[in-house]
Amino acid sequence: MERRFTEPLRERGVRITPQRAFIWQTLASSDGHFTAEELWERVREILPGLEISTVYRSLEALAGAGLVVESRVGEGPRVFEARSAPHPHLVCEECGNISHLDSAAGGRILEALEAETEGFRTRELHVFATGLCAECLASSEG
Amino acid sequence: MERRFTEPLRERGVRITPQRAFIWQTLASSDGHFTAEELWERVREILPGLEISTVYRSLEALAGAGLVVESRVGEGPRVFEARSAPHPHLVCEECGNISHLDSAAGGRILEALEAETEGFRTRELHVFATGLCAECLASSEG
DNA sequence: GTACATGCAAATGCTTTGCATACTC
DNA sequence: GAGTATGCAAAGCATTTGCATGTAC
Repeated sequence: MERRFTEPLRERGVRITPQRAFIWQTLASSDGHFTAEELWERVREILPGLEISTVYRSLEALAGAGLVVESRVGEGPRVFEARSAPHPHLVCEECGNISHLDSAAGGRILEALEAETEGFRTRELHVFATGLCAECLASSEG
Repeated sequence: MERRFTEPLRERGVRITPQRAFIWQTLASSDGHFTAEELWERVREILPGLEISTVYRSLEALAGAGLVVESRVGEGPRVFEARSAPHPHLVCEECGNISHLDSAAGGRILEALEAETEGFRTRELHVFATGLCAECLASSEG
């Protein structure tokens, strides 16, 4: 296990276990979004006895430490990702793919929202659009 | 049943049943957000035999006709509301209250998002912030 | 009369929880 | 050694589905 995958946990007081470390490694090595089940499948290749309840509990610990954020984008189960600058998600209704805007674009939108929410103390912003991604759009119009 | 609660269903080809009409009436008479269970409780006062599965199926019909939109804001079950101009939701983590920005403010944010999502054909935009509402903020800071 | 919606009951899918054991600090 | 995380099994909650009956058109 590379140190860059354990250090963030130690820094934030998250007890380091193989389960947590590999789950964090999976999330931190990708800019993608994973369901608990997807993480379970991946990490089980390394830790065969891993339980999905442990995945949920690990994600809770990582989210509590601010390393991971969860979202409910459209239908289906929650997705988890390594925390980065807030960014809007684009969810394709056809293929289910989740992409995200770059954080500059995201930042402009989020600033606009912040400016409107006086009186409310925002802790977390969630922005997503559902629709058709470029690929599915092309093939449906093809 | 007032005509203004049945006419929108007829216009859109949604078969009118007492269950659907009263569910729609509940949603259309309020600018609030309801879970399926909340709607069930309210409408059961008028239609005592109402099943929650019927609530879900009615909401699906109303949503399919474009009269109702559903959102997953934060934790907990989905909420449903009568469709109006798209607007961001503000969800208080403390008291659970869901408020929304007025549609002018919402529109500006949503336009900003639209402008960034080229290539993606947006069908539905979802924007919500979780945090503390003014009331809970005041009482927590005493 | 035909097609569709409802009630009822059971099943599903995702997520959480209790408890004994194992591990981290 | 003390406190916490894990595996395992079971429960929980929100939501969906199958089927017979009832209702809207």
